[in-house]
Amino acid sequence: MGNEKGLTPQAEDFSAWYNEIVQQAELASHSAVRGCMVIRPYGYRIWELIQAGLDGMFKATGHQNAYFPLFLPKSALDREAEHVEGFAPETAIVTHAGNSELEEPLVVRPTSEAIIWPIVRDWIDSYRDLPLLLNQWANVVRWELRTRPFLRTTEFLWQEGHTAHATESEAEEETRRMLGVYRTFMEDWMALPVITGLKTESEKFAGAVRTYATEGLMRDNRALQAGTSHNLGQNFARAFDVRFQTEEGEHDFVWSTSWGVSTRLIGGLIMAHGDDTGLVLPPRLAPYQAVIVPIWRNEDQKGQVLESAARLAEALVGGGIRTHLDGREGMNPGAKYYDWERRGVPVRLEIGPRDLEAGQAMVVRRFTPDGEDRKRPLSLGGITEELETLLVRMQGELLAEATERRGANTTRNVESMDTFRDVVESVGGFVFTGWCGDEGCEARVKEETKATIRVIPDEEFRSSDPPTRCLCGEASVAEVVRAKAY
RNA sequence: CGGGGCGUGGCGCAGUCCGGUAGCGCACCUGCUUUGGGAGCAGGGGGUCGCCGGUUCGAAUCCGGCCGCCCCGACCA
Repeated sequence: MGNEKGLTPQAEDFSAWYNEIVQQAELASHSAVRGCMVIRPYGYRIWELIQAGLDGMFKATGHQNAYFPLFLPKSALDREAEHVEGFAPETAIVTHAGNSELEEPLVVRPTSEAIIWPIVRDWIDSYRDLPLLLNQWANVVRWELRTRPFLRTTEFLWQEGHTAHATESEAEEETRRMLGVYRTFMEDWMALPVITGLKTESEKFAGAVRTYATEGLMRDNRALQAGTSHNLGQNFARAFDVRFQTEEGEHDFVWSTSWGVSTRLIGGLIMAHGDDTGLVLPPRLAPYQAVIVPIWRNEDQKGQVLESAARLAEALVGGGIRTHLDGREGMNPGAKYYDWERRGVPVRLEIGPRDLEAGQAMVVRRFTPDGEDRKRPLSLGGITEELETLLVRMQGELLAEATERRGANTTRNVESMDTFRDVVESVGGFVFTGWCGDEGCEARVKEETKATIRVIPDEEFRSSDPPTRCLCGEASVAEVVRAKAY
């Protein structure tokens, strides 16, 4: 703890800052079981808003929600060789029901490919049944050795899309489409700019042909893989015998994809925007977009102020602004200011006797672009519209700020190992380098610097004049983004 | 899973070395006075000291085992 009332500054100890903010903003707490966390109401509300935003986008792209079971027979997981190998070390296995041993152990899903495909194969007969576009909101369990709230927990909540297509190109198109959906969500809702691109073989999903990811930059200049989208080719279709009859009457295995984002996004939100005062939430994902703090000096004023504040709250809620009236007694306004700032509420409305007389409320923003006033009065007439505009603007400003920070912490055209090491150890951030394409080289650089290849970036992120050499001195076959990551 | 640190009211900690009725700050409850950037005074409530076992007349304190958390490494969304 930095001091009695504040947080440990980020610059002093980012991990400590993160843990304190999770606790003090009442996002989550630990449970009795190692690596598991309780998502508290304020944190869960953020997840609900994330869900609502993404779910709308999934539906708009033709996907339907379903729910598949938590357990799968161990034999099912074992059917796709790479998949088993990837997940075996981190699966939780149920062997008993009460006192009797089960005939076949059950695996608690670490992901649902091996549950879904044996079932869905019966839903698919012909090309007319394709594409099959499914999504499920679920919990999964991965027995991680090292856990952190939201970023990596033993059990976590996520969304997993699973689709089947008639052709390879359709599957690839779907994989890319959903990567784009994630990117849009991250930028427009989370105000988190991300680099999209392809994972290297060693970093891809176990069982995938290709894995794409979105990578965001946190305020400690480490990267966070925020979402992944996999082109599974026909790997799972072969493993689970999912065939369909083509237009020409032939039989073929379906081409499938899967894609997911998890409660890790909340960790990303915290680390992308939070400051030494506390959480900073983008308006679109803030449980409360505006909090009203009433101020009074005597009983008479208290009645009037509270009444006006309640009317104001009602008007704002009616206008679609998530609003909370903080009527707690025995707490000074100042204490409330700190409280809501720590929780990242975008806008605070102060309303007191002086404001009532002037027919206004003081509007105080959680963050502003440099040099702009945080605080100004707004007339109560038309305040809903003003706030709507303000929240939209703040959403944009937060993204702009994060994008600028990413730019300032991105280094391009690094060609030598010495320079690379220097950059990683001093600035950190995203480092664009060449890559020879060799996995051994990738592993050695990781070993030496702890920085990994995050993605082979999509075209729009590539340098206009990319490096011609890998860090090892060999000719580069692809420009890559490297960073220390969570 | 290896190395290090730590578990004492909701949170942060002292007490543990040297065994003897469990304490402090914040938070909480009641009352009064306050309230435009973390209020004051008075009174009050709450902890089988992570868990299990052992030693002892007596254990937060000593011994053994286990569990959890944090940091650093090997694996991962």
